[in-house]
Amino acid sequence: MAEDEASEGARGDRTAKGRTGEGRKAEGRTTEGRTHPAPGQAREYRVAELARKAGITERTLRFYRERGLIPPPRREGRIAWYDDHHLARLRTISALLERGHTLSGIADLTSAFESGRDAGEALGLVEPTEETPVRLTPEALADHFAGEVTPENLAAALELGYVTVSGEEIVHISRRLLEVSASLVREGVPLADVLAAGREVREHADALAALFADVLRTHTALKDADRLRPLAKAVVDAELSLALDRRLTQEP
DNA sequence: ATTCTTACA
DNA sequence: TGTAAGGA
Repeated sequence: MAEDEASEGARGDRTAKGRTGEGRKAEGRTTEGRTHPAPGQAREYRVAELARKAGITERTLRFYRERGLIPPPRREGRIAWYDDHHLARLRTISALLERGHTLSGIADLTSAFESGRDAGEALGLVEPTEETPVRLTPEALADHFAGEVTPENLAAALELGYVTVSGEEIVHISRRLLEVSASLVREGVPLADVLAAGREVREHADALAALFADVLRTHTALKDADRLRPLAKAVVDAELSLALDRRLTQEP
């Protein structure tokens, strides 16, 4: 929130040279030839500037870097250059700290982010499905689950493939699953239990899918698979309803 | 002289 | 996590 972008060039800084001929990305140029500082401009910051923008001290920034909580900066001789990616990461860290997370926990989360990103890209999570992915910021995800987005839970969600990391945003693989999970948490179910249940459901669903695929493969043409797909979902939906009736009415 | 690292408190 | 000291 409280960002002081304007104060950057306003004050007479102690470094008279400023940027030492750094080949920066192209500025937002209008047709009139004027350049204006676009918000969220992709530029680089030295340590002191990044720390100011992130609202932390230089020492803390260095500390985070030693713990591997932020990626190493671009080194130009002795000077460390950070970019907006680092800034976004620092803001996420601050937000998580305010939510009571520990530094080591955030370090786990960070490594989970990176491993999850690699795993997601390696596995090529492109599946033909009706489920629509939803993009959201880490903060938005935390809001969905009432502060239950612990590093452990996030790692589990990454493991399950529920969420992947895309740049600085998180992608949940299914809007329906996201909303249902959030609802369960709001109803008082711990997110860890939701994820554990999700893992079991995943296994049973895989078994059901294998069963239907087998039946369809042996008795119908392969080109009919897509057309018959809703039948399989209807069967499971109906059977689950009946099973829930039995469970929730017979047992007190 | 400035920026960053190391080490100590 | 602050700070003093030293290397580049």
